[in-house]
Amino acid sequence: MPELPEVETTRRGIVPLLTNHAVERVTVRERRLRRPVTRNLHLILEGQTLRAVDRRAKYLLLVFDSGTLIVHLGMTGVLRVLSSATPPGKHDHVDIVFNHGHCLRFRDPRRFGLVLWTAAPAARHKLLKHLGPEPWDPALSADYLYALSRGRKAAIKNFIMDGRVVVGVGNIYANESLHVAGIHPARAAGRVGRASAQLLIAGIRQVLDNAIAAGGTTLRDFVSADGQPGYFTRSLRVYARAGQICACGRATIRHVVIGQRSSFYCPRCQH
DNA sequence: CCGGACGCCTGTCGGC
DNA sequence: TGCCGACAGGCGTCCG
Repeated sequence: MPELPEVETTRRGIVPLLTNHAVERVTVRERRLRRPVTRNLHLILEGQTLRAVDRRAKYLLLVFDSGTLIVHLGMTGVLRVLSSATPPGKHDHVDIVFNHGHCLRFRDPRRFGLVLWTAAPAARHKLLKHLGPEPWDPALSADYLYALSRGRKAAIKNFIMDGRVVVGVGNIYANESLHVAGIHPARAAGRVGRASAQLLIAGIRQVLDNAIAAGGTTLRDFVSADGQPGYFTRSLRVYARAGQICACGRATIRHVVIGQRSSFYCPRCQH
């Protein structure tokens, strides 16, 4: 489900409600996620105060005094802040109840998500240490993207979805960014020039900024920490719009499969 | 090193 | 109405 804008929207919803509050109780109903939830999480978290909620790529980092709880939403994960009295549903796997009566609840029907404790700085965790730059990091420059993509035969869409290249760009926003930049998603990464690389970076930033401002995209089940859907869905230019007229008014949006993922583009706008 | 396929899970939807 | 396959926002791993 969630790409960077949905994770960031979730983060922003949690921060004002839970920061500087202490954990009173932790309930883990299902440990079998992509990797097993850290054992005895209640012994680690109970009594600790949440100091900050950070984000790296699509990982949420709940920073406590003695370490960090790393949360990944996978495809269907949702983190919500609810009253601790709200009864749990079928796929509500983890509850973290704070001493002011609020409960941070992790729901994830497909269980591709993660809830992992690390005592060391999260950036050094195995899952995070090889990640590429954030989309707004100045290190993500046209020169960087151009140099990294030379000789690469993979489709540019797959290339920008590779977290070692740049983080946070999933299937929806890869499609959208390529449309903004006028680049065909199946084009070999190595055949994208420097000027197009610059347009692509600008496109990624513009699309992600706008999606965050709209509270993310809701296709099926995304809701933010307060239960609101994202409103970027109506701003999508190509994603899930096969057969519709592109905003250019001169062509119909096409659907193809690239790297086993649904891909959408305008044959008139993207080359 | 690179690229492509696969698997992990459950829910939903469309076609027959 | 029911069944069955395809598909879904991620990503680590395996194989050639």
